[in-house]
Amino acid sequence: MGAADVLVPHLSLLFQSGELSMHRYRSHKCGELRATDIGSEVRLSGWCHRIRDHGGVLFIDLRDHYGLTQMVADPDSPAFKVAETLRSEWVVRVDGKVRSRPEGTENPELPTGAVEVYVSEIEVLGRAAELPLPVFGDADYPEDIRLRYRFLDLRREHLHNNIIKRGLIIDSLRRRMKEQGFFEFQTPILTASSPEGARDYLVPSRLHPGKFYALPQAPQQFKQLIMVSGFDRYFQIAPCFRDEDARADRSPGEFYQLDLEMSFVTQDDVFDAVEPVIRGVFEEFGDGKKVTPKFPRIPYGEAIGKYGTDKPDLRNPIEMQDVSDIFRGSGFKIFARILESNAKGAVWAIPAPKGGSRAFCDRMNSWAQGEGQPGLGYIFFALDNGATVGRGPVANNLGAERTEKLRAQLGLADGDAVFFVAGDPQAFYKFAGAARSKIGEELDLIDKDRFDLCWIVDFPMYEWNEEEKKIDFSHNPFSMPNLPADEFLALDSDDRDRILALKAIQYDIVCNGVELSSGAIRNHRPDVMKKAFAIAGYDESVLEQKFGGMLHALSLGAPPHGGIAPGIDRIVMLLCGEDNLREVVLFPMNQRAEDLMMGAPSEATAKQLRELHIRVVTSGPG
RNA sequence: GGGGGCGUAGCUCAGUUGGUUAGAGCGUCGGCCUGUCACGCCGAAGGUCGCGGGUUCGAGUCCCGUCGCUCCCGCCA
Repeated sequence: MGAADVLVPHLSLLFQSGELSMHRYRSHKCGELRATDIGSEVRLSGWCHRIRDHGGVLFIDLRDHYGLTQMVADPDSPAFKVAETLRSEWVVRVDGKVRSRPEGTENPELPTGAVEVYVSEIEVLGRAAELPLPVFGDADYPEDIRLRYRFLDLRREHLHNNIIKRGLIIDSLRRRMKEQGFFEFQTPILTASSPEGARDYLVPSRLHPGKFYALPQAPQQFKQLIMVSGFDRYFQIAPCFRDEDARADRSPGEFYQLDLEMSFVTQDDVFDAVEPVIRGVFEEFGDGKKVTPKFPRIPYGEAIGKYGTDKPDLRNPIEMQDVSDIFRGSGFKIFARILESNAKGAVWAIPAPKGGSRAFCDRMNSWAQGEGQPGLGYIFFALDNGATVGRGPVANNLGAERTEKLRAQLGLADGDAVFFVAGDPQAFYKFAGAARSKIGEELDLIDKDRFDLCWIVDFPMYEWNEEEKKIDFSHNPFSMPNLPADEFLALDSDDRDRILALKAIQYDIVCNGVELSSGAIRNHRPDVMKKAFAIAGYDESVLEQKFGGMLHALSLGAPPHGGIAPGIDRIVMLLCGEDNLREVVLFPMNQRAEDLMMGAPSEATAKQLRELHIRVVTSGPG
């Protein structure tokens, strides 16, 4: 005990005197009080979460960010009169004494449920008018109201927790990145328009009439320049802006990526760096759901063939197979004719384990018709006199022998079914993938308690643009072709088959059918870059004009480098178990890219427009 | 830009074949209530049936248009 202690009265005496020492708003947080605090005088501030007025005794659940504490007032309390006037969501400061709840009235659901605060004084800090959206409870409300009153929605437990979780996930990503030697950078928000990819958001320049900045679609060129600048390992929680239409898993306008780039690396090095980070956050925040221990690598072509998509949900065990050989020349004329008449024609089988009933098969068939397809052929297998036989029109026409061969190839048994799609795979693979998903859902084959992650690799470098009859980049033009440089440089630009078969060193991470990120080993050689653009029909002047800065940088000593950019919003969405990004974004825009709360976008004043050398033209009819 | 779904009280929803004064629950407001925690009981207010037009003796209901929200296609690392 020091001498000073003698001069200081006991704390509880100080509190009782109602002055000095007590903080203006609170001595404790609302989630803090426990049985060990019984007897102490406390001050809490928060929102009136729920009020239960029994006439003679009044309960107020006081809420702040940290939790709930039950306040009690009765007619003996000087604060009783004020307490009776309180309404939901008023913000108050409450003084009182912590006491234990009477025997049998404890609330085990609440961390503070053993105690309550007997109110001695109430100060109203902020009144609330009638609420357009209740904070108490978890009833569904229309999205436009939720968005307009986002701050109320954010007070609710569900969204509040999602946003906290988002912050924790980002903390964890940052920590994991730094632990691996990545260094965080900030790149410009006002930058130059990048001619490929999505539509840009443009910002008019005041100083340069008729010129515009663009918001970055991603810091792609900057991160490559950071590598050229010799920094070796870059990362950033990067805002990205794209003026494209929204989807449930695609925010309009803006979103965040864990953007990263590394020098002197191969694809394996990138995978080795990124996989533990992604797996780590899924394990840390996945509520115990199983996470893929080692992400399988699935070539793009294999993914299309087995799953009908380059973002497969691997929780769905169904794998499709090409069964063209079984149908070629068979009695099932529709398919036989397709195979005969079209060199690219194929028949794919989609097994449906335990889907072997006519009712289910007919239901799938109607579903397919609803999807604009002629139908969905099927065979279902049943026991007949101890033998497993195929049923349905396809089986009847195909014949027992071929049906049995099919059954054996697909490993099906009685009680199972198989569906068929036929035609040019390029045209039907998306539908086949949709059917695979539908079958998986309908038959409840998808284990919801898993995060199944994988790498999709070997994306095609180019694709055929049927409309313009030319070769296009299939993804971004900065990827390195997966071919030794001298072989690539020697390619004949007219050798379409060889060029369309080229792979890029490009990869995606996919989780439960959601594309989480995509990346590549970059093309760091100007000569290869020029050739790559030439193949896509861009001559050197275009390249110079659009990517001149980048090209120069690559010509002045650029290290081989590569990276990837996992989408933060989507990771958080999966980890929060949400199927809509708006549930994990603090202040999201609606599907039409409007901020209903802030009123964005909005008109500019005449003065602003004049300064920006902009005239607004409203388009007339047509 | 295109297609689907939805739109009835602040919210969730019911509303029969087109037929009298459009209902319920929750919320709000008022009253009662001393142990609740989805408190309870009684009562009240609250409606341009999204909007506009049409058909009809009569429209929440049928038709056309339009607006809003949402999901999808197109688009999109």
